[in-house]
Amino acid sequence: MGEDAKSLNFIEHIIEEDLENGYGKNELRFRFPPEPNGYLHIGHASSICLNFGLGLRYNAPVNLRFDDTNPAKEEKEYVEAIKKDVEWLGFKWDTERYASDYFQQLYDWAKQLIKEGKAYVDSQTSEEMAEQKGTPTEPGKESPHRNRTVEENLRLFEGMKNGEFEEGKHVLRAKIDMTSSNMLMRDPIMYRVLHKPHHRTNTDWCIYPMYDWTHGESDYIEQVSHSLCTLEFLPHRELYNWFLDQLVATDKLRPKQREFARRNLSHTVVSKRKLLQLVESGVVNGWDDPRMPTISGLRRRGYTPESIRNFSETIGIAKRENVVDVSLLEFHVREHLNKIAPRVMAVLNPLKVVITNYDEGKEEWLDAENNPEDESAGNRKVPFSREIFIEKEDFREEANRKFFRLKLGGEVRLKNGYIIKAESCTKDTDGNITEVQCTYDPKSKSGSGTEESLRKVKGTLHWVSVQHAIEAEVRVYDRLFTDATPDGHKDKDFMEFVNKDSFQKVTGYLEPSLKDVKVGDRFQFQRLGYFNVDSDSSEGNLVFNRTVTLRDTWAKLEQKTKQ
RNA sequence: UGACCCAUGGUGUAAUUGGCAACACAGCUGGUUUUGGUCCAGUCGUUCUAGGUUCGAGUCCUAGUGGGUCAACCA
Repeated sequence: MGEDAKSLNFIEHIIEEDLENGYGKNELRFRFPPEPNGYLHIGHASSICLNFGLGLRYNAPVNLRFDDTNPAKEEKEYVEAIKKDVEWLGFKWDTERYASDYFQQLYDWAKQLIKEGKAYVDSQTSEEMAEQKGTPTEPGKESPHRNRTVEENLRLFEGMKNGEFEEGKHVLRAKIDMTSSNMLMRDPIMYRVLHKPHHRTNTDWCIYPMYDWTHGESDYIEQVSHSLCTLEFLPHRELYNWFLDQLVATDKLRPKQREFARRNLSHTVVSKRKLLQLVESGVVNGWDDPRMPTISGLRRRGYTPESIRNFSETIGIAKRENVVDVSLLEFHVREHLNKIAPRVMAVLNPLKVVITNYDEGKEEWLDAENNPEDESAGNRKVPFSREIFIEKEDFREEANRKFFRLKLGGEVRLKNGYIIKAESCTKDTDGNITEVQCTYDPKSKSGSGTEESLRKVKGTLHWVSVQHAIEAEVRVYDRLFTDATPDGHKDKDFMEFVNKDSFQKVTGYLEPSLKDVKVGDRFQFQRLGYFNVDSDSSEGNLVFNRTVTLRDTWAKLEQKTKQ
């Protein structure tokens, strides 16, 4: 297919090079390593698509590995949510792993390092150690405990493991180089004492390994060939390699860490901490609020896995700072939904139209195409009657020729129905238009083939029969932030840019074919946008979310003339 | 006053590894259309700067400029 014609990203170049230099194709293996301390977001989606995409491309296994070395922050609830998200995106992992599966092996290796004089127990406070650590421009100083005997180190480390010491009393450190220009090489901590139950190992352990000691070794145990992470781990690579140097057997594959830039999305924030802040401050209603850039939020909003995968593919992967415009994400969801979403008619801001020359009590069921992009989608019937709703914005008493919609004395096509002409309108005491009286041309019925039905009128409106309409709650969402880079301002907090109009609840009037929709069903409300059925929906109480609007060149035109 | 990473249209990514700067989005102009949607066509660049190597540099070298990362018992 066109797959091979596609240009390679820098990670793929590295892999191709490794393949040329002796890696066997069956040696390739990847992993996606989330920490189960929060929900996955669109940035993770890029990493998921990268790792699992590589697996697909090279027919290599990809493990799902939970990086669960900190029991203070990690929970089972997150494990389940993460698995659901990865599956929903459409990927299958080879095996489900946990860093905690390797606690014993890691512990044994740590003892080995102690015996080889490459690790020691330090018994200072974290403040003391921080002081000795130096700064990026000054070297650090060695700990007074650095040269404890192997026996003492072993004894203390075992004591740590057996719960003989309280938290903070001792740590195990790698003995590397306190003068290194890389702060991470200044005798990094490998283990700390933590008297906390772990979501998998419960109270088996009183010591927990740190990230740097765990990650590379887990890659090694799983024989991951390419361990891909974000740019901030670049300085960790030296340490990653140092730890591997102490253990790797020559007949086994040695994992390689490579770093890529995390993807940022405009008009939102992509950081667990900030997303948590949005949740806890009540700005949004939870991690799966349809305005959240979490996978669960996007799913609830009506995004499709395909659209997110295509988005990830399009933005690619590189090493420079970036802010991807959210309009690219919106493009991909429109592109996909345009192909698959059935068209229906719904009015969100109703204005009653009475067709004065249409018989009272009469109704007709008109033919309507379900999807002009997909002939196999078939047709349905929509009821027409004397009184219909149209959108308030679709009528003006008078307007210039650029306004293609209904105006007094003007004609417009009712989608799938007749051509109508506005004759008059009535207003309330405040001057608001409350009703429009129209006449219709009985010979102009859509699809009837008559000369009148073929007449070209500039505007076509969606509508819904008043007596047949069903009501639904419609949640109209917009971007969560008013600024393209809410967290990119040094002097301002990102919370200042929250869009107060990002959510609006309205009552919609829908054509009756929508009576039996199911949670998750996606539709195009014609001329308005794409909507899906929210999980809050229940029998007789429909709730829809607006996924995204249609492209709206009219709105742009209006915007321009206002300025 | 250190080490390391990065720099290509408004945005994101490419460029057969030194050989005509390409693709997508956004914007703008038109055309088609019973969705102001879709679709189609056109349009928008001194590859951060200055030197150098070379027949030829986005790509290699040197210097500079700008941005980022690094001092958690977090990952």
